[in-house]
Amino acid sequence: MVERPRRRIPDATVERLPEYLRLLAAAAEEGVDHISSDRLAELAGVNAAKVRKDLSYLGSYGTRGVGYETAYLVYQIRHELGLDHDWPVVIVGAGNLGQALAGHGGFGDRGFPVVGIVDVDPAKVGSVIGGVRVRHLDDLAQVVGSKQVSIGVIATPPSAAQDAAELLVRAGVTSILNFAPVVLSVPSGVFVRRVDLALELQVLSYHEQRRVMTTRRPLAVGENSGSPRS
Amino acid sequence: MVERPRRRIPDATVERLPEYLRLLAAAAEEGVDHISSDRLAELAGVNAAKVRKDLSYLGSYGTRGVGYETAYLVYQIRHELGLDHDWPVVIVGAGNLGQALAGHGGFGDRGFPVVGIVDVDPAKVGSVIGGVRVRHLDDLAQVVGSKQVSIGVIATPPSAAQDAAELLVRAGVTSILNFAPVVLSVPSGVFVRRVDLALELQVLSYHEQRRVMTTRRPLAVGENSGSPRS
DNA sequence: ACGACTTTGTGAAATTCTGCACGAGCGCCT
DNA sequence: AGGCGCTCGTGCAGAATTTCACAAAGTCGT
Repeated sequence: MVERPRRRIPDATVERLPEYLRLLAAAAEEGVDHISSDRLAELAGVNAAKVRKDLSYLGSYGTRGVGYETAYLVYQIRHELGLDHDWPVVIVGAGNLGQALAGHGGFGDRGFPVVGIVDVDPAKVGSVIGGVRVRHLDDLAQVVGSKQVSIGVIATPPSAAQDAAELLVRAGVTSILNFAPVVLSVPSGVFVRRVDLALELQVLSYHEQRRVMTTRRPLAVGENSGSPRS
Repeated sequence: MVERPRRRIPDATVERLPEYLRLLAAAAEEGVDHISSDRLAELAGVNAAKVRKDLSYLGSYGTRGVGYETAYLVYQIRHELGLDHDWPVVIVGAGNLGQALAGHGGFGDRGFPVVGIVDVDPAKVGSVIGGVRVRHLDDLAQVVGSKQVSIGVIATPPSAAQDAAELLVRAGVTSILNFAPVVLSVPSGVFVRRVDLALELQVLSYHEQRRVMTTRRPLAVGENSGSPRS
């Protein structure tokens, strides 16, 4: 019969939900009990119709003529994103970036407590970062197993990233956030998201470069005169 | 080498070019002088047709039956991304993240030397990170002006991000890489890219959550199934 | 109760991105 | 030279995403 395998939320929408969540939580904090798609769109810097369509994937939680109840919507989005409970995270690599991530605080605050940091460097093992003691890479499986970790963060040098990924997967991790500029090869079923700082800068560079080119030239007919993203 | 691509390169392609560039540069380094779209696609983890289409936006630099000349393609992509010369970068915020970014090395190595770090905290001003002395936020305009900086990185707490953005823009910066979980409001013409660590984790959380639901649960009863739709 | 407003939810059109399929160009071998 | 095999470049169809536009459904004032 009907039995849909559970509505699937488009990727593009999933990537926007955390932003809505943040804005809604802030609004709720300020005592705002209802918010319109228009207002939310303005805050998020997107189109209002997009907000409504995004939220419609969660179900119909708005009231026409009124808007969305902030507190309830916060609850719904948190639920949908699986933020009802914490997701312990383990960080591989206690270098510059690993330390910053662990000490950042933004992880634990948002439901992703760092329960382990591992590194191969004996000099780093034993030190405490963000309240967590750095352990040796060899202990990774034990940390992942004992703490029920399903999310791993790779903050190693590029050359060690693939190894780190394999160790994480073998230890039982099924989602990886990879900061190394490397394409990881993982078994199907394991989710990987990459954050590449150099890539971001290069995209900016492209636009700066383009700006120069288009500025020097007298704007050809039919040419896009830039990209006014409001 | 006259051929200048006049077409606008799609955003999705622009975001993949840095990855191709990295792989091609590595291949060239290893002495590989030609590479096929198939091989490059495999390395990048994407479809071969996509690689060819992406590269076709640069012009026709491949040779049928042979593939692409790595060195030349590296040159072309670098040129297209505006990487012919360095892009000095200034970092606002010398906290955990700012320090990690500055000390990371990955910036300067890839053509984005950090020429300035500023912070409001007098305790941080004067210290040296990654070879650069931290200066006071008030000196931002001077740093940006004297070093011809057009790219700024915001690594401040969320509450200070909008101010930082305005100061950067006023100082002359036209592209911003924002690490704060905040939607920046900037004049049109200024490019902003955001990197949000919490968002990345929440997307992973969503997939983990979904994995649990679809794997273990047949279809819960009390679950809100949304409004029935056609 | 009713009309004037407001705001949601969603078909449908528009736009962007992806992947396939295949013609065409190139090197190599005979 | 001609045939063969490999690989590029790209037209096109389909998928995904965004945006528009409007009926439906609610609030509010009288």
